[in-house]
Amino acid sequence: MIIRKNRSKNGKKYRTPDGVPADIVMFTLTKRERKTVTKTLPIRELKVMLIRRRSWPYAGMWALPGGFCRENESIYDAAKRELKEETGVDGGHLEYLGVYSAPGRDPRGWIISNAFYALVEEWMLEHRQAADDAEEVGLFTIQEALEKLELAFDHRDIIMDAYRKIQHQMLQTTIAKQFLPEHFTLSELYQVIQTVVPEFKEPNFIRKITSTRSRRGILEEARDENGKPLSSNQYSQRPAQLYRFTDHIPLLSIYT
Amino acid sequence: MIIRKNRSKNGKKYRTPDGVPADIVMFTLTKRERKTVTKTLPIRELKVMLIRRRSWPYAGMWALPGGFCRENESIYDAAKRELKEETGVDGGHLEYLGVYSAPGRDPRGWIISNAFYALVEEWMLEHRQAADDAEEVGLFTIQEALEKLELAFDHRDIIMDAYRKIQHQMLQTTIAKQFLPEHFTLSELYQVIQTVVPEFKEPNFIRKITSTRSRRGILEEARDENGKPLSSNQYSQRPAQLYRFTDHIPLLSIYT
DNA sequence: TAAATAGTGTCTCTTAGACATTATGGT
DNA sequence: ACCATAATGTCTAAGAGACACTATTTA
Repeated sequence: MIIRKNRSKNGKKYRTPDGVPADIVMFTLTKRERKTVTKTLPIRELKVMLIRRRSWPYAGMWALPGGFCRENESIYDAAKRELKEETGVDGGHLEYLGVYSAPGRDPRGWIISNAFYALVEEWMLEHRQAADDAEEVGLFTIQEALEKLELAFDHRDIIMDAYRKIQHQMLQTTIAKQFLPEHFTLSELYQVIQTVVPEFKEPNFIRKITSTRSRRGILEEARDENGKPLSSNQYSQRPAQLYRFTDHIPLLSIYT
Repeated sequence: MIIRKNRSKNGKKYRTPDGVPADIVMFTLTKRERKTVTKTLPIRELKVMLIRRRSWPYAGMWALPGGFCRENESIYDAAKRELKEETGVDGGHLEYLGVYSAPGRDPRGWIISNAFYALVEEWMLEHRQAADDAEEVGLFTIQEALEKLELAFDHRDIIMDAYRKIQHQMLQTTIAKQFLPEHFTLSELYQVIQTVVPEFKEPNFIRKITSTRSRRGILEEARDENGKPLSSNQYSQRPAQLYRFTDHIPLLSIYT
């Protein structure tokens, strides 16, 4: 390991970091049809994408996709680039998570990782076999990733933090839209929320979302060009009204 | 500027960063007594602490306190250390804000800054003249800092982001406690919230905070050892009940 | 007693929450 | 006709929001 030093204003020499990578916790919601006699919602599962490391350190273990930031790009750009290079995903929702800098977290040296999380739709992963040359990639449920796999570096911590953050965001923002088509039924929305936050229970969900003043504005009914309400019976016998997110996100306060 | 290079797994050489500092947006709430004939709440103002740079780059301009992370500490530790070294503050609330990595943001080289924000009480700043040797420090309102001062680096962006985040947190978490004594009146709490988030208006604040089920639990009445309610007439003629924060923070959702 | 802030009464309209009921279309 | 899911009806208790009113202390 080469130790590089930098000179500070008071003349002391300090080592500089050996690299600042961006690591990406890439979530997707898989959709699997249920074999039932009648139409029904598909089974959805939250999955995280991991890559099996081929070289030292942690060779053979699963790790987050990522790579070093270059001098002429921001860390966000690096994350976007690595997401594309390593998983073939170009697009989707990419957001900053946090910095991971505990001394000794990377045996290669002093490496300060910036973590991101990405939310992508399942179809964006279709070409991942082509995109990654010889990298073994896998989709795992959060439970598998956290409990069954041995993960490289501090990536277990990062995944836990990302999972907590996405749960939080699912309830407080409209990121659910990242996992839904432009138009969706309220049952679909409810299922997406519950898939990410299993504790979420709201018996009167449909009514509350459609008929209370404080929630008016986060969704609107989907309509065709003539203003006629759009509905779908893809997942049910009786057609369900389709909705879309507006760009309004209500502000919440614990005091009001 | 010395360009340092690192060798990646495929043999290419990459430059490594010249430093990863922690910069701190230090907020405090100043309290100034009003000269009135009767007792009244003091005037509170949200202030941010800045340091005047003495050397290149941006010599003479105001900047956030901060400094380079060392190899045997985490970035959080670096922030804590710099907060103490540069402002004399040891304690208070220190939380991560984000990473600032736009190419060219620092003329000294490739420098990726991690920003924190700190909330400290006014008395913690009393010894700052002693703590900083010859550094000129100043406390400014957000408006002064953002509109009147020329700030070094991208520190204006950082302060704006920190301000937005503290406003958000003030409404969604109980960080108000960082600006209040252990026991406080509801008027004080209301004033603190409004000082940080001027848009916050809640005519029935006292009633809502004390008598609605969903808010029960974030505050509790302060009582002495005999269980008798504590009150204070420090800021008013009629004594006001004192409250304290519990450690409960309610979870909010835009859907419920 | 006047002033100032703390805190409660009261009224109306909306919402929460729980269940029951009706609606729609496919098998 | 039956089933599954969509959507509405209904009822009670709680909360929002506005405003008036009472309470407690000091000058």
